[in-house]
Amino acid sequence: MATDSDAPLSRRERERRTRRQAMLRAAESVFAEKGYDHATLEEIAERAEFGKGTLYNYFEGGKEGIFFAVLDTIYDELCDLIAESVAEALASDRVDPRACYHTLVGKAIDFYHDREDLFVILIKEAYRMCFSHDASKVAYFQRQQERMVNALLPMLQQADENGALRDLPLEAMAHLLIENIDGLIVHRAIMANHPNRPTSCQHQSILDDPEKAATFLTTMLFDGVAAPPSA
Amino acid sequence: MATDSDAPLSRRERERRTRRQAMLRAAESVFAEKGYDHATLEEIAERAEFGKGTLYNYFEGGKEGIFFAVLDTIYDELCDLIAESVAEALASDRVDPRACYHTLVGKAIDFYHDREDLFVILIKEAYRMCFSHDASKVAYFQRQQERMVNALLPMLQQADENGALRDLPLEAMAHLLIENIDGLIVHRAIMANHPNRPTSCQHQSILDDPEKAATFLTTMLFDGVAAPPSA
DNA sequence: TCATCGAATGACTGACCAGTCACATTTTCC
DNA sequence: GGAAAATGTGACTGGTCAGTCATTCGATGA
Repeated sequence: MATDSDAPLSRRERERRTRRQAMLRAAESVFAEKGYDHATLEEIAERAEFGKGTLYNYFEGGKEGIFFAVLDTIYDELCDLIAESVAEALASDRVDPRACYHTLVGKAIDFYHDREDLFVILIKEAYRMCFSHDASKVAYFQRQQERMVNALLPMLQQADENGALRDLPLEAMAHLLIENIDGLIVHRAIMANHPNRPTSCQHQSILDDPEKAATFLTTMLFDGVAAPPSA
Repeated sequence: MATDSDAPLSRRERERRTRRQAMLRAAESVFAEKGYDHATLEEIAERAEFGKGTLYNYFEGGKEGIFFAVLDTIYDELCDLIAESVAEALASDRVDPRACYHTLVGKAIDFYHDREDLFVILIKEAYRMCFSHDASKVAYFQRQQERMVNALLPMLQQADENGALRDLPLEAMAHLLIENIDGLIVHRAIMANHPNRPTSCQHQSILDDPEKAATFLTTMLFDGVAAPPSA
């Protein structure tokens, strides 16, 4: 989505984009599997069924250029995901932040299942990048993070106006909410890959079932770990 | 702490340990700065003021062996941190989980200031490792994560018996609480390194001041994002 | 049919580095 | 003092890979 622009394109140009897409998909899978450092252009080229030199005709900036092109697509998709949930929520008369977040968590889990590669790249490389000594990389990461926060913010603002939220800075809340989605997915992924560890059944099932996982996280973050006063 | 065993050691052995410590400290700084892949044994050796070959006389398993030795010290320290806070909390008549967590967050922030290198290594490499295709690496990460959870668990169990906690699996709670400490510290670190971004003053100050940051996170996680019913 | 030109290619270069091992240096102990 | 053991060392080897560019390929149009 959003790859082809509106103007009618020449066959030449259409083919060029198709080939670029193929290279991006190949890069995604190699970066996810090997991580940035161990991914080789040779292998990306091979999976895309092109010669290594050809990659340089499609991406500026060599290996790093390809990597950031991949990151761009990831963040675009994540922002779309958030924006979608927020738009739905804002469409109703009275924003229900719990429901909105619950939906978002569900969508994020689905996204992970559909495009595991993309998520793995994010986890493997994003945190590393934000401690890089290269300021431009850090800035890139901050900018993307901010995009996600800004996508979620309108919903929180609306909910806040309705008095539905605790009086704490909304930006920090947004960060916390987004961060915990990542955390949940990482946790689920680890459990799924290695289900052999002894752990309580209750804990297991809560994280296995996407629906329950979303409910769990939503409850934890909106209502807190502490017992409700009535109990 | 806990490096020297109880038995009286020969001068030989004491000197050997001192040298090993020096190598570990050098490795810490290089791994933190460059990340695992770009760290070179040459540089570690240089900072420790030894020849590269000497490292092999002190660590089995070459580069990877040194790396895991560093990771071990990190997790040891983190577990000690948690265990300390938990022991304090359990010593009182009635466990106050909020206070305990607040203390723990404060300690974690202090730890980050004292030994930034160690934390950066953890952030840069741990998540990456838990998606490695090498099962033994994943298992290592899980084991260490579990150690931390188990260190926190007794406090939660006690609080739960006192009816202070919501009826949700304690293990999952423990994970969430620990994970969010990491998240907070990463967030603070990014803000500190790049304070130039436009952001609300309220948000900024909450994360700048360790005390406020700890209070913020504790409130969020224990009492939830949602407004209290009375408001 | 052939000339032209943009695109694809992969062998090659230069740089990097983990791990080894033959040799150098220091310590121990008689 | 000196032999023997322990320890330190860094040049070297073998392997990897990003990026380059001279060459090849194939599409287009005359």
